[in-house]
Amino acid sequence: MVAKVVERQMGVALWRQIADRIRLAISNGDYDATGMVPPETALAAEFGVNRHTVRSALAALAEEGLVRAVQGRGTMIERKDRVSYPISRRTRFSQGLGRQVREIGTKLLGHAQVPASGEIAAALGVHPGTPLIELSTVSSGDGRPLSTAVSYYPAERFARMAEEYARLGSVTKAFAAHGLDDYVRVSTEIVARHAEAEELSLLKLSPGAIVMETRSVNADLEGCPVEYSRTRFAADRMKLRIET
Amino acid sequence: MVAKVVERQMGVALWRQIADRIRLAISNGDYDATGMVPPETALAAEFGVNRHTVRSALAALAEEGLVRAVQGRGTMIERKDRVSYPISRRTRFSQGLGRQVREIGTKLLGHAQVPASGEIAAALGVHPGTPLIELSTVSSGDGRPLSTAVSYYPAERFARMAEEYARLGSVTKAFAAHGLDDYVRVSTEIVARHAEAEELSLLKLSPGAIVMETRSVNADLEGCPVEYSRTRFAADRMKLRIET
DNA sequence: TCCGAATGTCTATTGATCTAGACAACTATA
DNA sequence: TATAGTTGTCTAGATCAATAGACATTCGGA
Repeated sequence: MVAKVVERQMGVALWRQIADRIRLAISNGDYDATGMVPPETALAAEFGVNRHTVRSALAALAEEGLVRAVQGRGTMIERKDRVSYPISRRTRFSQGLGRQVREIGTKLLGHAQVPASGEIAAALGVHPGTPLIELSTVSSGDGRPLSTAVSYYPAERFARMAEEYARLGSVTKAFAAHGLDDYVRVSTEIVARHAEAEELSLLKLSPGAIVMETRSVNADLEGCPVEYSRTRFAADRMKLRIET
Repeated sequence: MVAKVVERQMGVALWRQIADRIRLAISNGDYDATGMVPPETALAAEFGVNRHTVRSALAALAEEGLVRAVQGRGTMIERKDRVSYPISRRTRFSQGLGRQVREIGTKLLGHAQVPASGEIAAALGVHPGTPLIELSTVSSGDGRPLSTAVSYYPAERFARMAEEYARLGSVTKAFAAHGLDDYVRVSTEIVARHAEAEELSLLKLSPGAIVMETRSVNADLEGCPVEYSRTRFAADRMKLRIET
């Protein structure tokens, strides 16, 4: 491999430059295959510096809590920088994550037909008791769980929602399969709290972890609500960006 | 003055941090009153470092060509970083410069009523010979000339253009005074060349300096052209940013 | 012409950064 | 249990960064 460029005598210490580069590589998911940073000797060769210089960089990252070195095994990635999730009028899960993750995984945990409860009925503009399709999903980026959601769709209009979502792996595509080509985000509310037991399990979090919960309504272009979602994001892996 | 914060032992040399701070201060126009950087001893006290450390920072800035030190006199500012001028469908001179300069100055050099020449007539969609108001202006940021323009407006529709511009100091406001509340940029062409004698004088440039010349057409919301402008920007003080 | 103010240059010292090498300690695997 | 691979620790030296002080040089104005 060609040695990567690091500036010398420019007033920025080599270990600082290398730490920044490794942090970026972790954030990019370059090391996701193993979940570990390459060995110190490999990094030293890659950057064209002494192994001790790489060790200074890794020590800085360990201080940040980003990696943890284990003697004899290697240096493991403890956490990646938060993935930014944009929320705008045209919020789309897959598109929003874009280049931040290489691979987006969606998993349908289960589905059911339920009558609309008061809160959900009001949000969707239907009478309480109206039949809704309920989907439970987990989404992950590069194999790491990012969010879990429970979503509701009017059963009459979107009868095959569960099957289409399971087949296509995307709400946008499942909507399209029902003849709905476009939709917009109408409202989003955000709260943050400690994760419950179910969320700890689904998102593979440690006890005491934080989730951000959004309750959102999407509507078709005529303004008719088509989806009510309660999404919980792993707060240590995601940040929400509101775009106005 | 309270000593400004510089980080120690964070992998970034003090002289580099101080050079960046001084560059920013120059760009902000903090030293425009004198056109000079404060004395080395003053800067050393301000940042709480040794004079030699400040000298390293100033040497880096001199290497960039941003400042020039003269023994016995002080360190003079050679140039400021370029002001970014955004060009989009809603290009507005004052708004575009925004926070980059503290004070925007506009000066009406002269005005006349002239018949439309071939090129300008075509751009404005009028017959050659149609009477136009011609305005010659110079705009400056924080007292430094940034651009000079010659603009043409249909005389029939914008009869009081010269007076309103002189009074209001803004094309947008002068349009509003004629009942035109909104307009959009239709086309922009950009060339770069050496400054002519007149431009050297107006923009206070040194012989051999470069100007960027834009020829632009603005139109009202019905698409009817309302302005043709030939603007020349001092290339060492401005950069154009095209926003699509 | 003299003097204050500013930059230019030099020496010396201290601490941070980087390199180099050697070896210990630990892990996983054959 | 070996062995390869990896991180941890130590010593030593070279270079860069920062401080400290002294003095020279140049400019502009009183």
